[in-house]
Amino acid sequence: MSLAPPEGKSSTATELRKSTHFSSGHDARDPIIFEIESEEPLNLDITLSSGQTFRWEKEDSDWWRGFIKGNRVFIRQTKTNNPSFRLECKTSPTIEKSTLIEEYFNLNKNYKNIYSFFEKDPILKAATMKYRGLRLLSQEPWEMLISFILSSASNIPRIKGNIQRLCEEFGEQKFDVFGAYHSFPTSKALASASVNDFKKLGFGFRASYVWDTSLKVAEDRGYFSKLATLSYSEARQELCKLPGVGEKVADCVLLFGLDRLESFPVDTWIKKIVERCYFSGKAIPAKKLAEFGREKFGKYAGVAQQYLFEYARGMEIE
DNA sequence: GACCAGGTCATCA
DNA sequence: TGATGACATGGT
Repeated sequence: MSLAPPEGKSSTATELRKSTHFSSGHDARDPIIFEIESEEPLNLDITLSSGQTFRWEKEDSDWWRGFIKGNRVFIRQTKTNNPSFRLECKTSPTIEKSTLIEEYFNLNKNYKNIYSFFEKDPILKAATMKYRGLRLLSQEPWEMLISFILSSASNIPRIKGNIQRLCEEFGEQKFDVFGAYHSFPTSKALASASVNDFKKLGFGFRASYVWDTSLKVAEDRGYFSKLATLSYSEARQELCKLPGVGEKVADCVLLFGLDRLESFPVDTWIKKIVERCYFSGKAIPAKKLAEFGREKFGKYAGVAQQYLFEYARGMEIE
């Protein structure tokens, strides 16, 4: 399978060859193997543990278990770039796997151009060297909205736990060849719950935000389709009308759920590293830092943010 | 048993 | 505008 590069995207013509076993008797439990020839790297481990997504878990056997567009997916990387990388994927047999994987991991986005743009900046250059292959994922905006409302003054292990309990309690139970699982709950399902239900899940002060926002989105059919037609700043303004959504959460929804790479979410990690590396340690209000990021990194601000986020966290751990 | 966490919101100067 | 504190509670 050869994918022609859409306009403005990869010029390296990402080749996506599938070696499938779709002959009669194929079982979804057998992996589909994607051999992808590309100069543009993917590092699955870094990408799936990077804090932009909260429902992937790595199993003992190197397989990641998670969800793409509501489908349970198992995926692992058995070969890193040089010159190609290989992904193995297991999911429901009815799914068009190559499209699913390609879109979710943005395999056609031109990271080569992005990396060469980052070369000019010493901090990003270092971050790129360390986390090469980290990619932004295309996720569901509704899931991003609730996930990042829950991220307020929290930490990643806790956010993951909150989301898992939310799915188990209010998500639809589904079955595939691997067994039962719960989908991410709809806005309608959450609007029918109560603030107290969410407090029982350990949401704390975020409980009312989740409920109020679910109610508003459930009442507004096509909320995200409408959002997608707006400009970045209009969409951001609209999102900020939702309870529990400020500029940071809005930027995360736009970046991770609506592919708006011009957004630059500023959290505690970004604040720390940007102040330290670009403002000599001087304290700067988050609003100004977001403007700075958008201006400095332009159409790649969101990618820059994700690399800086990882870089800042990595520095803390070392 | 502190301390802190991918913020938001209301209030005040 | 910009600074400050309350908001709840689990993870370390």
